[in-house]
Amino acid sequence: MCKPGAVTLSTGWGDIRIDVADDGVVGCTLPHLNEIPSTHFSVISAGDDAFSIYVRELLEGGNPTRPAIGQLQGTEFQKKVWAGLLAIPHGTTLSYASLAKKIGRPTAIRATASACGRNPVPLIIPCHRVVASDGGLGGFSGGLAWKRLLLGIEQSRRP
DNA sequence: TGCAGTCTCGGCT
DNA sequence: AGCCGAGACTGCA
Repeated sequence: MCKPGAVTLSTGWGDIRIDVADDGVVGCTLPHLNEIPSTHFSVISAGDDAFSIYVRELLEGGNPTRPAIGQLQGTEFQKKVWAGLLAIPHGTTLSYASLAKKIGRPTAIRATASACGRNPVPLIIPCHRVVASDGGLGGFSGGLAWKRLLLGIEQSRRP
C-alpha cells in the first residue's frame, strides 16, 4: 500500500483530503459546496498515488477500480451498511429502504441513513448512490451539491 | 400533507 | 448504566 498519511488533491472545486493508513483509505474530506460549481471539473495538483488517481478519474467521469479501504472506525451495523454501499454498481442508485433490506434490516431505514451519514470515506464508499424512496436526494456529507454532481457525472456516463 | 413507526447512536443525567 | 432526542426515511391515513 502507499505510505500512510494524508494526501491532498487540489481541484477547481476545492481541496479534497484523503487520509491513508497502512492498509488503505480511512478518511476522505470534501470541501463544502453550497451549490454545484459552474466551472468544469479540473485538477490543479494531485499525487500519483492510487487514491488521488481514483478520485480524479471518478470525477472526470470514469469508472476506476476502487482503491484499498483501510480499517474503518465504526460499529458492526455501520460496517454492514458500508459493505452494502460498496456493492452498488457504478451509475446506479438505491433507496435507503432497499439498502436496509439488502443488509438484512428492512425496517432499520433511518438507522441505515444515519450510517450512510457517518461514512468516513465518501467517494470511495459510494454513499451518494443512495437516495430517498420518494425521489428526494436525502443528504450528503460535504453538501448536497456533491451528491448531485456525482450522480450527474456517473449517470451521464451510463449508456 | 401529516403523523406515527422503526432502529441506532451520541450526549446527558 | 439508563434515558432521551435526533436523524441523509417510509408508508399509511
